[in-house]
Amino acid sequence: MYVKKLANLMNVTADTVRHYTRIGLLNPIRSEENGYQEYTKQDQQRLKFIISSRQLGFSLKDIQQIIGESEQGNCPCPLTRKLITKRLEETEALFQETLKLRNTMRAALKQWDNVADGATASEVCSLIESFVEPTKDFEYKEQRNDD
Amino acid sequence: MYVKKLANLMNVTADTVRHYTRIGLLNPIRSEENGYQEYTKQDQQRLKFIISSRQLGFSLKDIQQIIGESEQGNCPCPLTRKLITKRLEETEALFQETLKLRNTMRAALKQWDNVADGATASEVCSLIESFVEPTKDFEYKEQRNDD
DNA sequence: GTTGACCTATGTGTTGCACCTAGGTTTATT
DNA sequence: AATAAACCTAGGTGCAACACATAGGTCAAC
Repeated sequence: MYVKKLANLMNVTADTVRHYTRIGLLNPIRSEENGYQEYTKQDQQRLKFIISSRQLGFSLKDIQQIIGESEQGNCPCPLTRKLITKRLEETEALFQETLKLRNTMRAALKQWDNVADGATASEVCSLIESFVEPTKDFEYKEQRNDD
Repeated sequence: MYVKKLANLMNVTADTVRHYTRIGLLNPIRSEENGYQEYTKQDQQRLKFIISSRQLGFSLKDIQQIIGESEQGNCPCPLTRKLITKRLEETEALFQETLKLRNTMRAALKQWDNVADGATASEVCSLIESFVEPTKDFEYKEQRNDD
């Protein structure tokens, strides 16, 4: 099957399939007739694997490595465990950052509700320049749903 | 003062200052003697504004727009309010996404604790291929600390 | 005079695609 | 048969906010 068909089948764009093909994650056969890329069921399974991996937070490079291990005849699972641990740490950090940013933004909007435009002398924008972060830090408390 | 000095003063890298200069957010004077960029206290205040804005979640383009409004003699505050509203929505979305990803990753790690490497027939990696997302969605409950 | 710390402009790399260009192919319709 | 519509190709650019590298010029101290 051609690129669009595979893409539709797996619910991604043709560009995504082409991208994966370009970086070697997919290896279609080139039709000798018209030069089109022919994707097999193998490719479809591979794409499914990629999509699953992406959903688990792996980068395309991670996926390349994992596939590489597998293709060298090694069990990729230890690598998979190692990589996801690293990615989880990053995600955790991003989560905390994003949470903090969200709270800062909310605090700003709230503070600005009571402030008129251009209220104070400022260089550029009084709202931004006069914003002071609330001292009381919002603390994120871990939710438990695992017991 | 020169780039490094300003950077140190404001706790950013010289590259960051150069970057802002390149895209026109800072407008140092070029020394006629040696061709170096001379940053004034105006530039320092401007940089402070940029840093504050970044902390509030504005993009560099947002900041350019805000400064642009201000330089055209208009009050930039309405624009600022509009932009932060948009950015907050995005941040909210990112937050939810990141939360979901984090939980998915945690669930995977947990599930894999009880699974041996290469336990099932697989194309590439049995861990990834056999992972099934827990049906019970983790729900994020809003924390209240504003009353 | 040479070392080291600074400065310059410009270009590249990062991530995962989306989008565009300029063209060739295939299929359906007129 | 001509043509339009829908598909395909390779390759390049754009995004965000820098970090880093290159190749070179400047300046103060020893």
